[in-house]
Amino acid sequence: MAATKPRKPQQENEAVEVLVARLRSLGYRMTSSRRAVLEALVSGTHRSAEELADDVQRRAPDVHLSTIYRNLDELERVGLVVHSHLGHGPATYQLTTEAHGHLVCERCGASFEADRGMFAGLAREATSRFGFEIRPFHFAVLGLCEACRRE
Amino acid sequence: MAATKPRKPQQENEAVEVLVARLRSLGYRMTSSRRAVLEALVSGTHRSAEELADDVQRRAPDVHLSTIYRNLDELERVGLVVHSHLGHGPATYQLTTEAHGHLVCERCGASFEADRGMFAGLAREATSRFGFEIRPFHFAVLGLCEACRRE
DNA sequence: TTCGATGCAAATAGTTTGCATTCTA
DNA sequence: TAGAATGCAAACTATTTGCATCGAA
Repeated sequence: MAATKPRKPQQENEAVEVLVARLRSLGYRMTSSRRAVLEALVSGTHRSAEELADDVQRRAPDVHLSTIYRNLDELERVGLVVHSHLGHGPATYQLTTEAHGHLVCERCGASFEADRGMFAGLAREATSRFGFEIRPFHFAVLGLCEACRRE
Repeated sequence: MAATKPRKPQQENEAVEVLVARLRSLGYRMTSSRRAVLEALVSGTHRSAEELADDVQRRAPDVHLSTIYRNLDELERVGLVVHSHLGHGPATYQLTTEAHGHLVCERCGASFEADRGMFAGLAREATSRFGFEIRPFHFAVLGLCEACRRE
């Protein structure tokens, strides 16, 4: 029988340590709640505060949702985390290193990742017409996915 | 002295009557609240439910905010109205005939109108890569306006 | 031993819903 | 005069804040 996989792959542990070091260097204190939030963040993507709380509370049951929000705010303020709106529900949070655009089907909710290249034309137009620099990762671009278009 | 301008330009009255006729033909009843909502909608654009309520209540003081929301929902369901999210505040509502994309500065809130042409490249990419048809009017595209980029 | 971080409860913003009543068709 | 639409209050979702306490540095 194969050995069971470790709960936290080595890579994730390393990613957490990088974030911990970064926060320490900025003068933040490292509490067990904060560490749990970081661990939850590296273990997935596109997750709401509530989903992150579920994950965090598996590691540290007493961490309050408001603590999650406060930590996400601070992480966002120092540029380690960004949040996006993919639809009408709660915002989703991810590490800045994983930021990208989204195409979301307004009918079935299916989500597609859009890299910077897909926005090149819009970026050029926005700059030449308005001097505007787009950062197209915050709000999803809605539309209809292939399956829903056929119906 | 020149005569003062009429409160409701002829054009707006006509636009309201078109909407009224459309709703009647769909079997909806025409109440004074509903007519007031239509009048408010043709007299401006990009307005939140609360702003529309202020406008409506100038014409008909007892119309409740929930009635505004219910009417906007129905108008949206039959395709006469769309709403957009331009930032973290309330949604803004407009007649479908006035729908367009938005570029919104995430620093100062300045908003620029983006026509379908500006999204042509993204539309093409989305279709060819994912078979996805974008409808880029619902969420604004955030970024930095010319003035804020310089700071 | 200080003051940044937390837990908890309560407040907030925006929107939705239940229900008795009103008024259009 | 049936039932669509409304007014009002209350619920709801996502998020923020005040404050007393705790614990990392």
